[in-house]
Amino acid sequence: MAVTIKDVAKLAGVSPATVSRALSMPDLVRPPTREKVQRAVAELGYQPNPTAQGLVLGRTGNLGLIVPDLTNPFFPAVVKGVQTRARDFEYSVFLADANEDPVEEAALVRALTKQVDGILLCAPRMSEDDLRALVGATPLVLINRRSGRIPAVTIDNLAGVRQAVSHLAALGHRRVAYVAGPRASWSNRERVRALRGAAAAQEVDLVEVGTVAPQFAGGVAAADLVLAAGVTAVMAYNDLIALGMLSRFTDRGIDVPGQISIIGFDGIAMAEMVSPPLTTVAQPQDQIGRVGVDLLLEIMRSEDPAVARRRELPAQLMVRGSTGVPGPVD
Amino acid sequence: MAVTIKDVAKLAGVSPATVSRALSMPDLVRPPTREKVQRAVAELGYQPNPTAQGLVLGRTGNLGLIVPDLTNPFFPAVVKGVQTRARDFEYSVFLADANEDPVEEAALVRALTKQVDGILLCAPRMSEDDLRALVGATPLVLINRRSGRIPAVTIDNLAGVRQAVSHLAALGHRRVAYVAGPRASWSNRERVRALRGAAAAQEVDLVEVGTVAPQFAGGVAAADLVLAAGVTAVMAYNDLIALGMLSRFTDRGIDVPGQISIIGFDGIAMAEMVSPPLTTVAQPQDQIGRVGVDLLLEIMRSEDPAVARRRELPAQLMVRGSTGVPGPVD
DNA sequence: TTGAAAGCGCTACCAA
DNA sequence: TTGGTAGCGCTTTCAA
Repeated sequence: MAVTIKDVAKLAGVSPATVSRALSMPDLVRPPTREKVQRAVAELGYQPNPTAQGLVLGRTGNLGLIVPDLTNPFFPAVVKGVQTRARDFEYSVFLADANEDPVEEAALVRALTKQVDGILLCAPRMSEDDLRALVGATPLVLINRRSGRIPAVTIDNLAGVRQAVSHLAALGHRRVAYVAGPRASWSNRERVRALRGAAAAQEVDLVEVGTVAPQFAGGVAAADLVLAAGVTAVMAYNDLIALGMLSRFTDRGIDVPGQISIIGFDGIAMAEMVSPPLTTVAQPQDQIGRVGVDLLLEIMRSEDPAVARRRELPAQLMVRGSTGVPGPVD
Repeated sequence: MAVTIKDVAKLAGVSPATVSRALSMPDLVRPPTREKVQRAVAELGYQPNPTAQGLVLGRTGNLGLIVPDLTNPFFPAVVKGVQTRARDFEYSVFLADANEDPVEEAALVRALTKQVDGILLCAPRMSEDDLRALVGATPLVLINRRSGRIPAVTIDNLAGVRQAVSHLAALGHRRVAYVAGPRASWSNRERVRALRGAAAAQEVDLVEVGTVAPQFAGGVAAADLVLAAGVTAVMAYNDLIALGMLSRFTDRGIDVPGQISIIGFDGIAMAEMVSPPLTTVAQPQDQIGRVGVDLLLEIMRSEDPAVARRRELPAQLMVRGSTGVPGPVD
C-alpha cells in the first residue's frame, strides 16, 4: 500500500488531524508545525487518497462527459474545452462515447452517475422521458439541446441559419436544398425550423431532401439527390455531411461553387482543409465545452434547482470558397 | 444522500453483511434470503457506492488514458477502442489530452495515478527519465512507443515502411522525400530508421526534408520544401501532414499523383475522403486501443513485473489514388 | 447460513 | 493550536 496520512503524522510527530489541516486549511496550523508536516509530506512523497477523500467529503472530484461520437471532429474540440476548464478547477473528466446510440447514452449516464459530481450530456437523440428520469439523480448540463428547465448550453441556431440563408440569397440563390441530420436530433429540428422561417422571409425555395447519417458517408449519399433536386445551393446539417457532398460532387465533375454552392454547419477544422474550403456556420466548439463546465460547477455549488440556467453561444457564418453566385441553371 | 446498504438491509430484514454477500457472492446466501435482498434492492433502486467499494477493495474500477492530441483523428479512434474494451470489463475510463506537451503529459499521469487502477499512456515525446519515474507507481501500458521493459502495444513500423517504399519503388520512383514528425517522437524515430534501411535496400534516394508539427498545417508548410527537393514522391510522418501537403499541392496546381505521389501514415478516416484518396500505411486504430486494455488488465491481474509484455500489431499499406507512376521530371 | 464488528484513508467535530 | 474520535459506505474476517 501507498503512504497514508498516518505515516506522515508519525514522521512529523503530529496527529493525522493536524496533517489533514496543514494540507487543506494551512492557516489553521502554526507555521512551525505546518513546516514539519510539509517536510514529512515531501520526504514520503505523500499524496492524499482521493477515494478516501471522496468517501468522507461526499464528492468525487470527477465530471462525466458523454458524447455521441468521438469520430466526428466536432466533439474532440468540445472535449478539449471541457478538459481544459475542468482541470482549472481540479476536476478530472470521465469521457464516454455513446456510439450514436440513444440506448447506450442512457446506460452510460446511469453508470457514470455514481462516479461523478456532475454530468455534461451531449445526447441529441435521447428520449425526453429518459432525460427527465436522469435529472435530479445528479447535476446535469445538456450540450446542444434544450429540454424543459434543464440547464443547457446551446448555440444560436436561429441566427446561424439566418446568416447562411441571407448569404445565399444575397449571392442570388433562389432554390436551396437542405440535407437533414437525424430526425430525432434536437439541433436538426431547430435548424429545420429556423431554415423554413428564414427561407420564407428571404423568398428562397427550400427543398428538404431528407435525412442522412451525420457523417461523411451520409453526405456522399445525399449528393446525388441534391443534384437531382435542381437547386443552386445546398445546406447540410453538419460539416461532415457537407464534406461528403463536396467529395461526391468533385468525383462527379460538378464544380463547386460554379455549379452548386455548399454550406456546412459546425466549423470543424477539416472544413478549412478541403478544396474549395467549406463555407460553414461555425460553433465555438471549445467554448461550448468550457461554458458547459462553468455552468455545471455553478449548479453543483448553489443547489437551487429553481433557476433554469442556460447559456446560448453565438454561431458565426464563415464565408469560404464553397459558396458563390449561382451559375446558369442547366 | 442516496440509498445505502443499510437501508436495503433494514428493508430486507437482514444485516448489511448479508446484503453485501447476496450481491457479490450470491451462492453463499440461502435462496430465500437472497430473494428478499434482491426485492429490497429493486424496490429501493439501490446501487453500491463505488467510492466506498474502492476504498475497502483498494481498487477504483477506473482506467486512465492519456493521448497527445484528441484533435488528430487518429486518437479518437484509439479512444473508442479503449472505451469499448474497458466497458466489457466494467471499467470506466478517464481521458486526458496532453495538448502535445511533454510536461503536461507527466503532470497528467501523476494526477491520474491515484484515481485509476492502471494507465494507458500514449506519450510519444515524454522523456525516458519521466517515463521511468512513472513505472512502478501504477500499472502502465505504453501505446505506440517502447521503452526498456515497459509493457507496450506498438505497430510494425518496419513492415509498414517497407511496404510503402516497395510500392513506390515498384511504381518506378527513385527519389523520395520524407517529411518527419516531432524529432522526439518514438514512432518518428522508428520510421526514419526503417526508411533509411528500406530506401537503401530498394535503391531509392531518400531526401529528408525536416521536421514539422504532426498536423495539417505542418504538411502545408512542408509541401513547398518537398517540391523544391526535386522528388517524384513523398512520404509523411502521418496522414495529417500528408493531407496538408496534398492540399497545398492542389492549391499550387500540382497534380497528384501525376507530378508527385504522396503516402501518409495512420489510416485515419479522413484519408479516404479527400481527392485523390490518400495512399497510407494504416494502423489498426481501435485494435490498438482494445489490445492496450487487454494488456493492462493482464498486468493488473498477475503482478509479475518480470515478464515484459508487448504486442506488436500489423501495419497495412492501403494503396489509393495519391500514388502512381512518376511523371517526367521537369 | 447469518450477524457483529473492524477497518480501508480521510476529514471534521468536539475537547483539551 | 492541536489531538482524539466518529463515521463516510462498503467488504470481510471471525463467531455464533
